Amino acid sequence: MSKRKSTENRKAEILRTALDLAFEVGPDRVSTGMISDRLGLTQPAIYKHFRSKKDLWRAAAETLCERIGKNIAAATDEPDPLDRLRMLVLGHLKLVAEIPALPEIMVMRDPKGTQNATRSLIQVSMAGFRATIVDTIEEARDAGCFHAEIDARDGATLLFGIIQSLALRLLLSRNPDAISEDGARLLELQLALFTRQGELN
Amino acid sequence: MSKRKSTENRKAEILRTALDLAFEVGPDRVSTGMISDRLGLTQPAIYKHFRSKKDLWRAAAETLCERIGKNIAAATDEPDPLDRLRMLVLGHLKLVAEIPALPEIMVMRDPKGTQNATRSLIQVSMAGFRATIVDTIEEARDAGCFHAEIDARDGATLLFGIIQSLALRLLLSRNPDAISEDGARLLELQLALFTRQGELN
DNA sequence: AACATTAGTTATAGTCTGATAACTTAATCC
DNA sequence: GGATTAAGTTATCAGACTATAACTAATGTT
Repeated sequence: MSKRKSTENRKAEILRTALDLAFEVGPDRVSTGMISDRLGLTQPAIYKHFRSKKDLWRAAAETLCERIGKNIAAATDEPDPLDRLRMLVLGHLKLVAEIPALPEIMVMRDPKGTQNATRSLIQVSMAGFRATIVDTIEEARDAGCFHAEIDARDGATLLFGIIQSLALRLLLSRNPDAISEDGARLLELQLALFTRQGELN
Repeated sequence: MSKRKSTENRKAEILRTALDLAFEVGPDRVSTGMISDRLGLTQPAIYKHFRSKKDLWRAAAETLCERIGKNIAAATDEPDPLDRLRMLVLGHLKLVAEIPALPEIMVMRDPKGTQNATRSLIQVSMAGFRATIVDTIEEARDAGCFHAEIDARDGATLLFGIIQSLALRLLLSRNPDAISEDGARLLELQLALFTRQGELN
């Protein structure tokens, strides 16, 4: 049955399965046994690839951080601050649609009191994401695209709210498909509201 | 040491402790042993008041739903739709500040696949909360307070985003105090943006 | 083809958790 | 004031989970 696979493949397979299960049953309910079952392996087999469960989540967090970072990097080239905001927010929503467990992993708690590993790794990435949005809003405001009265950090919180709102709905609806479409519409609405004179279209 | 207490008191004490712990360690990490330890009791003592852990969470959900419902009811008397929105959103934020575990319990998963009990109870309440906001936005729009182009459901999603954003920040900062203050400022910003001609202040 | 490496297995230890049974003792009720 | 009720105790079980040890077999290297 289950053929042997090389380390690299298996590791990626295990991580992908862990992320899938994290969305299905919740990140802290994912057990090594559940992962192995889905892959047609026995539970201790997981420990041939990861020294501990904590290690597994740390590896998963690293790939997530990489994706978050790539999304930020992809937007830096865009000269128009408004389009840059679009790329940042929609890019992140696309990432959430692909890995819907991300929001939950972000607020996941570690077994032991000091939750250093998984959680804070992603939180650092997300803090960077947020900082980029703040900077971009400031730039847009200075360029005269936005109301001068809008505080950049409050504006960022509102844009973040779109993401959060859709992430919550995803948790309830279990359907990652609609998220990008609705996200685009909500983002355009909010950006239009940010714009001077409230000219909608 | 630990005196005997009457049923009603103990039950309330247990529920309060469960909610406190839910914020501290996460809702699904709360064990009956943790609750009993904090109350100076033994673990099986919990089962003199609740037949099962599921039962305990159902009772907790009921009190939460009651609070959510009371917040909605308190706003119904307010004639001005804008002030009603303020009461709804700020009232809910106040509730979150008092019971900071609420957002997490909302998306909590039940041990057994069919997560009917706790989760859906609160979700029904929150759906009602959202519906009230949608209706109020429609009323405000029809009264000419808001841009005519604003879709009521999208507007509700943006207002919900404020709540979600602050709830997320609460999970990271662990500080329920700032939530109401920042919430009020963000809400006023969003409401001003909704207003015709973008007249801020 | 011989050997080393390593993915995978079975077996098992150890912990934590939810839950029950049997017993004890404090509060309440007539 | 004696009987009943119920809050709380100790003891214990069964299940799930992480993790390790010892063994087996497939892969890869020379």
